[in-house]
Amino acid sequence: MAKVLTDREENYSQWYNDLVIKADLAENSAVRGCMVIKPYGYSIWEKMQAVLDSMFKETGHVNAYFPLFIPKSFFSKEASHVEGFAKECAVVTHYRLRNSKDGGIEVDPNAKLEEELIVRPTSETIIWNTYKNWIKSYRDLPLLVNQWANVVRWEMRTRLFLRTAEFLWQEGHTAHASKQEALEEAERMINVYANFAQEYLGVPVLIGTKSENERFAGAEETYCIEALMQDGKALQCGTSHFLAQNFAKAFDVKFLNKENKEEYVWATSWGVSTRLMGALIMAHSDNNGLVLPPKLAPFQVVIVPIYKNEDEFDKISARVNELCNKLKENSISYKYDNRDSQRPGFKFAEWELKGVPVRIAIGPKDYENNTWELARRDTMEKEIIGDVNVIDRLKNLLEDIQKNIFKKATDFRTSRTYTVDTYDEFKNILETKPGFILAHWDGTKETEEKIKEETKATIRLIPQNPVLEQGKCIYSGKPSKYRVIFAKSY
RNA sequence: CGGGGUGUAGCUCAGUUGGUUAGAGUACUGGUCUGGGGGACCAGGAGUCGGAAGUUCGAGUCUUCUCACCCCGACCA
Repeated sequence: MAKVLTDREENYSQWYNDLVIKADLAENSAVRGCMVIKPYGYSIWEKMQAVLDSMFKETGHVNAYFPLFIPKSFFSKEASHVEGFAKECAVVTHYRLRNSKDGGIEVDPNAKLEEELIVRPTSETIIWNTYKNWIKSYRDLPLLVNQWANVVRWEMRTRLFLRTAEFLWQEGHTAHASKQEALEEAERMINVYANFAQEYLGVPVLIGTKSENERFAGAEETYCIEALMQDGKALQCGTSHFLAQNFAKAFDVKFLNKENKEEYVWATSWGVSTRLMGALIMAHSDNNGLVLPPKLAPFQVVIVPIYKNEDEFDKISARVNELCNKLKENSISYKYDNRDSQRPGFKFAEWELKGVPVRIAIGPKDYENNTWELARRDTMEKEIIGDVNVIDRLKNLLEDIQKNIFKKATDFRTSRTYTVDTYDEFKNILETKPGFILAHWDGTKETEEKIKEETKATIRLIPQNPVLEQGKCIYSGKPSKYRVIFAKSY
């Protein structure tokens, strides 16, 4: 079989790049750092969106849309927020072009904007500026709004889906009357993300909070979910921030409480992005290509006919059409690959590359015996099944694949989660078989930075309900009450 | 922004000390045979050799400048 992918073991990041391109998910565009998401990749994103959107609505949120551009002055209102994003902002300075002397076009210097516009890297500022007008009374709260949008962060180095200059995401921005309520909201949403990751992506995640270093610019607490990729590096899959009253103060958003007293509003924001595509790809795929969870696959089943002549093709197609009707009735999504331009072997390889969970093949033999050949993508196992049982078998096969890939990823994570007590052990693991490392930390920024400098590992999260125990920081030897999770990360 | 590298057909690349009309594989188009794991053969289309300037009788090849992209760092969802 001709190899189109670099082996995972040989060069993990090359394997990832090859996979994204060859599975037809996305490609680099003519614009630096910006990708084109191709139809096959986009349809996976659409599935993610649909599920997440309904989860947001079930938890009481509504969708809205805010501007792409943010006046520069808005940005400076929350000090730490500016600091966090200033270095990666795209700025609009002019609003017109004109013909230049050399026959091309140039920016018209007379069309300079009085105030520059920032292309949003995130929307807290424009949204809180708007909320000021929306919130007057405790009766206006809570305000539970989400938007689906694109944002721009001018990253130095980009990688398809994992880090692009422009990416798609959703950002929830909520306003509350009390600290308690805002904290509950932030936690609720990180749990929504965790459920989504595990039940749909089939990716096990750890839930926790960020250390001060890694916290969102402007947040008082950042909750996150972290997943472990097959190369032992962590990928942050979603964040939910408790913003306290920082943005309310910056944008002067106050409400009158029941006692007729003015108070600042409490806030949260939370988001997941097209980076989830990267998690999905890296968590399950193998040297034959993508492995998609049935719940998010653009189609769950692909049907490949095998035939020698038009007669056979017609007979087989008739039977396939009957099957397709049954699939439709049972809400199993499918594609009948009846292209005559490619031979069966080519199609097998192609659909494996694209990660379709189940392949059904039917040739003259199956036609005679009234059977189907089923092949599952996750284990590559094949079986022959009689026509009467095919729908039931497919249903439990799809369920089984969804469960199996989650289990496989969980087992992998378990095998790559370590508890260490010395810095030597810590470094040794990072060099040999990296993963999540549970270790004691003295809680200081300085120690975290030193460890990052020396090993490139950072604190991915502080577990939500850590096991309390007396320990010593692996770096400084100072006392510590619980372990935190370290890893190298994307 | 620092270090390293690469630009030749859609893609992957070859192209000798400068020397005719710039090649291959693959993909693409047409055809014939094929068809249970990435088919074979025949024919065909496809290029401003990244761009600009220079040296030369002559530049894909040499010189200078420039642009773009890739890899490794610093920055990050």
